[in-house]
Amino acid sequence: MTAAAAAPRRTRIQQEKRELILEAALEVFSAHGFRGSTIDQIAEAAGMSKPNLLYYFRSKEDIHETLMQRLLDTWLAPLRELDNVGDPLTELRGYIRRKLEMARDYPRESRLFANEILQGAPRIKPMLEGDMKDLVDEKAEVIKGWMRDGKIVQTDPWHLIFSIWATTQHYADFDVQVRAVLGPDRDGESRFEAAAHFLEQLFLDGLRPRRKG
Amino acid sequence: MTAAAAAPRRTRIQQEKRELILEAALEVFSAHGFRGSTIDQIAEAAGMSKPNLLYYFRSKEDIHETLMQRLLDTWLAPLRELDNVGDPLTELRGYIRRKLEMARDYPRESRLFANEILQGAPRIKPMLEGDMKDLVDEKAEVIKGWMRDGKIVQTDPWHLIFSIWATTQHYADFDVQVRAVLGPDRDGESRFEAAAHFLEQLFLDGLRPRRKG
DNA sequence: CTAACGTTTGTCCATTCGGTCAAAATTCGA
DNA sequence: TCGAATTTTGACCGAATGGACAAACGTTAG
Repeated sequence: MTAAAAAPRRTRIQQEKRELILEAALEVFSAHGFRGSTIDQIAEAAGMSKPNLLYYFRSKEDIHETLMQRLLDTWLAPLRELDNVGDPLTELRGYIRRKLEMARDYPRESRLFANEILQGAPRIKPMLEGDMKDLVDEKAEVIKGWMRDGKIVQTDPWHLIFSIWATTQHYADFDVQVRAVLGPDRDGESRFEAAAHFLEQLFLDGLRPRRKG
Repeated sequence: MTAAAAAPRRTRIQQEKRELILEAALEVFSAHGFRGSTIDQIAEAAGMSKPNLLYYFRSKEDIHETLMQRLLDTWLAPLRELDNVGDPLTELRGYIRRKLEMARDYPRESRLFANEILQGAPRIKPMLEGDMKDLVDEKAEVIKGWMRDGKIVQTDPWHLIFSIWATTQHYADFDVQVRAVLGPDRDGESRFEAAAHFLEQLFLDGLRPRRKG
């Protein structure tokens, strides 16, 4: 934890209203990006007037920053759970499933994050180079251990993590495209089941047919 | 090809200036998104005044639309090349490599596209549900044929295509994050070589160690 | 040379947007 | 209950932005 300013005292109303605003802001920011969103939109989504909203947050930037700070912890949680107990392939499969569930259950968070990265991560680059890099490096070491033990194939653990991020978050970030291509038939819940099954197969065994036995 | 308005006659200068503007707009839009970009920025990047730019394009929307229309063709070109001649695994490996090369050589195009999709594809949804879906469905059939022949493993061809898109475009769209995590050491050209090698391995054989022989 | 056409620019306008402020309304502790 | 603190709002401001327009400038065919 980096040094944080002492948490200011807040009344009950302040806490509730701030939560309300952050929820509304997540909705709006994730749909239109930072520059594409207006304080008025957020205020309306939160059911209050613009000046009222600005009573709880100093600025639009302030809302976004608060949102991003909370998000990063949640976002990296599945990776934090990846550890050395249990069978490596099972661990990885579990990680993939958790990430895919996050894409399904928290698509707004995924898109908010994707938006920020796409714009060059102007507001969270330090966090990426700090906490995130440290965590990924740590987990890469765990994976390297599995490779040395012959539990999984020898390959690059960093790119492995990237590929898990990419394939799972794709279903949140590129949702419109996925829907457009799959069409209205194969929609709904089954999409994620099919994705989960496919990804498991891909990551475990790839595409080349195996010899029987 | 859907019905297009008859191409207006243009002078030599008009053609050149329009190209100049589109190049500048690609730079600006891909970095800041549509709403995040201003006509002034584009005009400056193109080395002309705002009213001058608006002499060549009716509006900001007009520039963006023109850009997107051109982009989609280029973007789907690698998939169009995927066909039934040659060994299936070689074909797929070639497709992955071509897509990765596009992410490396045309990151701005990738990000422009990602931006549009992230915002819900307000301007190109019809194209996604039309041309793009048709092409993907067609190629999915090709892949299904390979599966029937036992050339590749039985799985979902649509999700396979998604996973190729996701993993390759990730290196363009999430470039900042990739750099942040890999750090300044493993940067430069080698990053893409490592990615190519990793993806080839992943898609062909997955992570589970193979029995020898 | 000059008239017609194509190109460029300075100026201006309406709207949107982030943010301020003072006053009104409400809540809450003593 | 009453006064202080908190919350809410209407009105307003300055800057940014997309775009219009007419006048000026350049080019070229006859």
